[in-house]
Amino acid sequence: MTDKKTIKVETTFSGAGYIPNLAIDVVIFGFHDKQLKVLLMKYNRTEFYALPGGFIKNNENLDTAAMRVALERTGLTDVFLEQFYVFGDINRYDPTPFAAIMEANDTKPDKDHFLLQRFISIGYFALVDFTKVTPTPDKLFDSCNWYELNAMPALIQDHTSIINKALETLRAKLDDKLIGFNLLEENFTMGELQNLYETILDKKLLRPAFQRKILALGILERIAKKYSGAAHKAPYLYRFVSK
Amino acid sequence: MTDKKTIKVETTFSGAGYIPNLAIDVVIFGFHDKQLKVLLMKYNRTEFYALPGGFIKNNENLDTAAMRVALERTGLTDVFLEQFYVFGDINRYDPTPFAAIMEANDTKPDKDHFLLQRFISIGYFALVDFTKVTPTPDKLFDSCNWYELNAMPALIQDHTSIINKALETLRAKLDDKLIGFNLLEENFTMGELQNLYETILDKKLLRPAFQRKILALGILERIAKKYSGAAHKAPYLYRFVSK
DNA sequence: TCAAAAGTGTTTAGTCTACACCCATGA
DNA sequence: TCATGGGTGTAGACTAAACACTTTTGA
Repeated sequence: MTDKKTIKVETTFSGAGYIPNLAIDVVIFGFHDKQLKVLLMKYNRTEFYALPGGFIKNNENLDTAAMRVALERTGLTDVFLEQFYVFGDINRYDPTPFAAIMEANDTKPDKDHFLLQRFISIGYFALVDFTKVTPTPDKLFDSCNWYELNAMPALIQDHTSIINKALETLRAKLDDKLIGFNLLEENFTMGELQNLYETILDKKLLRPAFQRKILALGILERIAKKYSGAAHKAPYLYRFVSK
Repeated sequence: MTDKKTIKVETTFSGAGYIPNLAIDVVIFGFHDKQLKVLLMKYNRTEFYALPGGFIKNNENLDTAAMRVALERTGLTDVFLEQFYVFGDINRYDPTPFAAIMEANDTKPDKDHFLLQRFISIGYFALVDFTKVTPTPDKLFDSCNWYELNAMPALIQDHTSIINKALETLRAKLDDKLIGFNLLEENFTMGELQNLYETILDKKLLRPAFQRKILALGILERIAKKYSGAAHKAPYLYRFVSK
């Protein structure tokens, strides 16, 4: 993961080979303990928290760059990824955190350094199976960890509003597109799926209605019963099957 | 409109003062004669047709840049504008049209000229009142005209698929957001609105159902009757009122 | 046999579809 | 008074909400 070739932000990073003024930020959502979580990075020797992000190589597709960022932080290939908005106000980009980060890592950047310019950022969100993720920092980061949405540290720049916009998009697309399954393990119970929906939409749903609505979509396959050892009827396990 | 300060693409254009590798393309939709139309430009002394587009000034908000492009081509301020997708594949950008355009205008660009680099393009769509628009070319263009969606010339690069994606987004948002009104004049009849919906969605709708659905939204104000001189009941004029 | 959670049935209310009907208008 | 298009009424079909009931599980 910390292979030198894949490190995208180094304090000695000059920006050569990358498109200037353009960044990618990826909101990586996971679901665990009935909570929706996002992956956040903390820069070395600072209190700056940020979304996983990166830049676009001169010869790289946009989606490939986003996938690369997701891979670097989660260890997962083949992640569900979707572009959702571009953040391009002039005043969104404040160079002072980056200047401070570089100084904390003993680098003195020029005033016109690649990283201190204005950046326009393309927002992607990723939906991943929490249990399969290995949160992975690299040289520039003290940590890479999951945070509950309502227990996040302050983030640099407009990253908090990027997360909010991502969540808004996720909510809107949850119903017409069938993307929720990407947040669960391969096999799951109807209760787990309902939990996920309730968490994302932040409201209670009626169990019978939910069960019928989801099954009526005809995209779930009933696998087997899941005996948890608890003293109640064992729920069925389902698996997503696309046609 | 052809004030030198606002010309964004000139054959002598060096790119100075603009963000490199990043463009904006605006799909400007109008509605006329029961047809949905888009505004297209034709480059001087070539057969290259393209979407209205432009670049982002170093100190300009993304939305402002899109609004500027729309203003330059339509003469309208305060246009309904929405960002819908970023087109960022490496192979989407083919420099040969731009090289040919510059040569047709007696300019010989370097191989590493601003305009011949890879571009990532941020797609916006605009909904305008057809009757208020003055299609406006500038020095670089022979023409700026409305085209019906199914009678468009071949477009450079991936502009055709940008239009398709814009149309897709427009269809999807027509129902939940109430953006269709932007394509009509201030006062309109229910029949005109239904025509618009039928054209965009490309299917017939039932008149009674449509009337009730729209009125149930509670966002229309009934103004007066519109006497057209035809031998039938005069329809009401409505006006959009936001709460 | 009991509590808890899963799954299914059923009644009701609400919404949508399709068609019918009535209204206003100018020839 | 007739044809035309606009507006509303309404029966039936379909769908969703709310609640009840049954089933399965381990203690």
